[in-house]
Amino acid sequence: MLRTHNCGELTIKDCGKRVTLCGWLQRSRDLGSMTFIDLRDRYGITQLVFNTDTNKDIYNQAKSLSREYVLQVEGEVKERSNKNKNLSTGDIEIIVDKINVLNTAQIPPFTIEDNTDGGDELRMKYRYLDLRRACVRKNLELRHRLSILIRNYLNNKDFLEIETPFLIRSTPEGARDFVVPSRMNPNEFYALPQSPQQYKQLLMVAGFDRYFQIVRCFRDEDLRADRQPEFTQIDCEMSFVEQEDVLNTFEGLIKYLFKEEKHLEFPKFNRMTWQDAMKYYGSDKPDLRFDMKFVEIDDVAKGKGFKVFDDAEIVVGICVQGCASYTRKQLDELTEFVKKPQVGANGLVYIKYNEDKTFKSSVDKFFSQDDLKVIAEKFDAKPGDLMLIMAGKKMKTRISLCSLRLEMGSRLNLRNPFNYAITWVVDFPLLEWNEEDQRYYAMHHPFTAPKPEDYPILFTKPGEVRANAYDLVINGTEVGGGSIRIHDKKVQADMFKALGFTPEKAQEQFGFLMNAFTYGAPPHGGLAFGFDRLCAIFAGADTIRDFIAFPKNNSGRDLMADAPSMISQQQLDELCLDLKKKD
RNA sequence: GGUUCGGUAGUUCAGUUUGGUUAGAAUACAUGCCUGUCACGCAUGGGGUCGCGAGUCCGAGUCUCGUCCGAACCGCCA
Repeated sequence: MLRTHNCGELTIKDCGKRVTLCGWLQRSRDLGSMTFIDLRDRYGITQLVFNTDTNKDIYNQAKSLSREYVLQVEGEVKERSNKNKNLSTGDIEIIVDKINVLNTAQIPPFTIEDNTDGGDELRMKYRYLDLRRACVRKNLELRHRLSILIRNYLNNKDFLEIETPFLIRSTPEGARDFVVPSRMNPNEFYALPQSPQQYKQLLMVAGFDRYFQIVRCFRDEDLRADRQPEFTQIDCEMSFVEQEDVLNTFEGLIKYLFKEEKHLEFPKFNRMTWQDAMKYYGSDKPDLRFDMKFVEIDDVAKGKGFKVFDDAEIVVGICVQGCASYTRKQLDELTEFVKKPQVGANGLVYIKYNEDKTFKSSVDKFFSQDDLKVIAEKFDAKPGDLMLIMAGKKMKTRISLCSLRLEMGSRLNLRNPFNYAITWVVDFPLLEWNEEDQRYYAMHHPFTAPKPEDYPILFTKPGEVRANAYDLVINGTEVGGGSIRIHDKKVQADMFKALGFTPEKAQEQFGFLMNAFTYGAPPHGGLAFGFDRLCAIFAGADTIRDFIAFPKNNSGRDLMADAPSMISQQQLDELCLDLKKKD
């Protein structure tokens, strides 16, 4: 070992010891006849001191060192005369008598500090330097701790961690696959798994009963702050269970993580049907940190001669407490906000319930004070509140109002990332109509079981069939989701039929799974959590990038390695590939 | 595919609205001074293809068009 101790462990108790430390030069402070150097490693920072009075040679040597040099130093631990309460090692310092420069370093392009002066792009390009910063390192340490806790919890519940292949068969449905050409099988391709879905179901057929895996998944879709092309799932599956068993098992896991990591305890998680989530929050992942539930006011808003309301499929709004004092300018801002193409509303109607109990609205021409009072009662509004109302097509209006609700939540600081509001969303629809392709798609995936009571209407009212599918939502983020699976070959065949597959096509694409179901598949179900998102939520962060050691940027590029890249003609030839010019 | 914002010193930004002298600040860096700092302090100094390319103009960091790059979002993500 090149060191006797690390840079975070020495305390007052170690005074007088002779120690050897290794680390990076964080910063030096030269006071003329003495110099202080902060030596940094993963564990902390220890102050080194060099004094002309005691050792002029070593002082001169210390002066020649610069930031991020890798040093090995020997010296004696001594109590400081001026202590630093902000540092775990702040009571001591090392009187150094020997410096060994293990490596020199260029001046890094940004400062290696929590409040770095580096922007995102630069940090990604020099990610290995970014990772030296304590705040980024702490994120990865959190991720590590959570992964250990997860394995611990699931192991104690008899789950087995079993690896599944990364080179698999491409299947239609779902996200776009990343594909890998096969050299030994010219003109054929593997796909990287979007999730180990079919393999975990096959493990249930194989009798493994309880499976989990903390596993990388790949989806070739456009990215966001919380979406990477490769991301990590906590993938789980159980046999001989019903939905209730799955929910309880994994509610337990999440509670365990919050308790162990953050010392937070939660009562039984809230449950909400998908129908209610859409009706009251306009989203299948409602942010329940604040209220502002949707109120539908068709019955009192229509028939007053206001065409926008009269012609609308739905008139719905939210009541924002204490905002009746909003100025014209603020209301115009909100109108601008909802008219942005991302939100897509045509406009916004407001009703102020003034403190003097009068009303002021943008539709005073059509609504009397009494009319407005009736509406206000519907909202359960109090003097001082502001009602914001939208109208139009049902789903579109709800989704736009959801954006506005979240915006108001943010403006009023109601979205504290460390205030955790957790809910299950259950009873998702089984199928979703796609206008573009004029067919139904599985909302979750094609192996999701319909609710038995809805199975009879699979072909008559496919859009109304509910699934035994569920999502876990924390603070408006979908953290995980799953379902009870189909284990019956006939139900699975019907499902493919409902999705518009011919029996031949279904056999070709999913034959191995359907065949497996003929050999005694147990009833089973499971779910998967987005591990990166879970880590971000525990740290109160919006982006998952800082919880991944080497993430990709917005366009799926690794700015450090500059991937993806061209490959050689020789590689292309081996793979039987010709490149086509992009239009 | 679309919307929005951004690209100026090693870095983070101001300057662009209203085109006009030598493009500034902070920080980083270098040098000097300083014996208790810990965001040390003080002084001095070097550091610029204003992303790139066209155009308008007597004159463009500033206006126009195109293009590249980054970020957030919509579509997309079973």
